[in-house]
Amino acid sequence: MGKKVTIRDVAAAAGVSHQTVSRVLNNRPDVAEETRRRVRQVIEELRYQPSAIARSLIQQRSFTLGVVIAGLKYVGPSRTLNGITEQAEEMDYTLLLKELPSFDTNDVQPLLNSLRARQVDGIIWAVPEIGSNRDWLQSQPPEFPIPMIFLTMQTRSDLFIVSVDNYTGGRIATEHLLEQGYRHIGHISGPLDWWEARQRKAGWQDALSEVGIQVADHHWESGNWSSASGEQAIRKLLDGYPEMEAVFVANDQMALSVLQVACERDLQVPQDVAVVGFDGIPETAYYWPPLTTVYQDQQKLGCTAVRGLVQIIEASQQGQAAIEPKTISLQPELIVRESSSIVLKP
Amino acid sequence: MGKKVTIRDVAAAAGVSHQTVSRVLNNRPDVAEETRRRVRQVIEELRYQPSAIARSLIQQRSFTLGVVIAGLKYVGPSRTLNGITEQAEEMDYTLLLKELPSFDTNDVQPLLNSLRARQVDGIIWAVPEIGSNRDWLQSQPPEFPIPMIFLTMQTRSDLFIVSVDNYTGGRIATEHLLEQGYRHIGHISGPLDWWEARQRKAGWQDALSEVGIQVADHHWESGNWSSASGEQAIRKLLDGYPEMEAVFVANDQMALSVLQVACERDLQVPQDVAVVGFDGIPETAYYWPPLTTVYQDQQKLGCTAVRGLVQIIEASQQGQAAIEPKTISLQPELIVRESSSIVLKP
DNA sequence: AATATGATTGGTAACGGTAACGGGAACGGT
DNA sequence: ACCGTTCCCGTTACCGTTACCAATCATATT
Repeated sequence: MGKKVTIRDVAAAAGVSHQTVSRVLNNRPDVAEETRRRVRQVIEELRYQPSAIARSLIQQRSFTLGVVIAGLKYVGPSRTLNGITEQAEEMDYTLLLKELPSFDTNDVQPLLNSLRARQVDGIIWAVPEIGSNRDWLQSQPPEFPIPMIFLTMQTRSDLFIVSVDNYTGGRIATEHLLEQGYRHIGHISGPLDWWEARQRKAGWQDALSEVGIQVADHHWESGNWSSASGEQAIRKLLDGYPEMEAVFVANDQMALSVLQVACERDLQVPQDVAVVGFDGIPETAYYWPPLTTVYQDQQKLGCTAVRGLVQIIEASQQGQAAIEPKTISLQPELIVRESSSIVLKP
Repeated sequence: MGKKVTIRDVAAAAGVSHQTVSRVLNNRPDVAEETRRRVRQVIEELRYQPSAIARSLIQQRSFTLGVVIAGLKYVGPSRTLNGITEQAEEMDYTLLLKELPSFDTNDVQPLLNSLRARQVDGIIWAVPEIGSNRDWLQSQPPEFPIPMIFLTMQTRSDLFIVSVDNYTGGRIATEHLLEQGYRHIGHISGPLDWWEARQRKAGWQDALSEVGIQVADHHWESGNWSSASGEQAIRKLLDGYPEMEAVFVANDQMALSVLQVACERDLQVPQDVAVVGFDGIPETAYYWPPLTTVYQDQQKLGCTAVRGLVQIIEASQQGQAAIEPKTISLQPELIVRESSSIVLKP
């Protein structure tokens, strides 16, 4: 049988002690060149692969990051995960993946225990803040033993956080519509227990009130991010706010329904109603008409989180002064297409 | 400092040997009820968490599965991953995630080594078969030490495989169009170095030739799955095959462009040209007109892979006779909407 | 009373690596 | 001749758990 070959097998085959093999593995200087060569060759021949597990045990360090995420089946989270995997690979960390059964799970203790048991060096909490799904933080001991970094949540001075600036995203979308000359600008928000949805809505509201336009309750509706909910919302909005000339929709899926309902009611986009979405998924360029949208770089979000976390880990390993918690904010970007611009439209 | 608490700390605090604590942890029968109770209480008090790493080392078993995937930023792979995480969670396995830099990476040895080093109990190869990206299999020793299961590839008698039946998917799409009375049915394929793309195309071709329709080269174009490539393809197809009454498109993103170009050229869907997509992403219900599409359950794909793999692992652990490799095939499902059905269309 | 039986428990080795330390050989300087 | 350095390498301990075996004790059996 193909039994597992250990460091001692290599040592025996090379006629040295296992310690010398270990030194070769770790590129320590104090090995004779000749010996090093011989050991390397035996390693090749036996196809020896050192056990990361044994190494983790003795070093108290696993070079593994825990990733906690939710809603993988949606584009947003999976793009973030994509950014995380790329950056982790580059920094030679392995990822341990956990997906929560739903976005608002608050019972995370078993999951945290499991990550602790596996000795992860740090944790990326890639679940957006929704309702009370951050409450579990309060029941943690003040000195939580594992470095953590959080994605997409309200700034707090005691945590490391990486977020996209959704408030500014909502502002630039709305300001763009104002610049196009629209004054009656409605909004379809995401579910308002989502922090992101509240931020985007606040951006819309502030941009309007800043130019003296007062927002009323019938100027907006909330959806649940799905195309189906977007359809409901735009119908209500068109009926309840007939003067509406433009609408800022909190994500692209819902914006798609807006385009469809407009088409169904024979409303021209953007002549009768202009539309701006949010997220910037690639397909928006092929909606009809092509959709103006606020692009957020979710890969970069993940990538930034890994870099930040590794920095914290390395600092604490080298016994440096602990890094102070801070929030990193990524700026979204407006992509102007025909759905909001009469100029572009033939 | 909050030093780590080990099994010996618990033993000392409970006044027993560490061995007894171990027995309690593993629910062994031979511990007095009174002792068991006391140990459990101390575990609670000290918030003791056994080290999965030490456990893996001694047991030669990590309860961890390696997942190798590519293209996480696309919907397909991430839905599969979603299925994998759910099922793994349910079966109490942890996941170690690796993403390949591209779909056709063939240099996978470092990655395999890394998984071997971390002692994963099994590997799910969730990268679809493309070009020669399975060639690395040949350079593996005939008795690869870790159980593996592959997703989305050509059946082979020596491997465990789970796939969606893309060939049948292509057939049912085409047969549906034939039933609607169309005879001139074009096809926009995916890139033909993808196994899935070839299968879908073969299904289209066979369904047609079976009813005596000969397929010519100008009846199809290939894209690269993106909306952009779909636009190119449909333009060429409309120009080169003007009698075309219907088109089977190999994925929904490309089908979206078909709808858009049709709209641009004032072609009614489905009256002038009927469209059927593939994948069944939720947004297709909100395309205009709503898109008929072949739904494939990619979550189930992942879920099935985990179940299969765990079965193989458990069998080999218990020294049972090794399970024979086989291919599991999942059937796709046609969702009929207005883009292909005059009956549904008002 | 002596012995077998079963229920509990503890001691020691082992898993596969790295850390800490020490020792021998070769070399140079005094 | 003696000592200190440097280079190279081996011995031993240790990381935190489970496996294996032996020991203890109470109870049942002959």
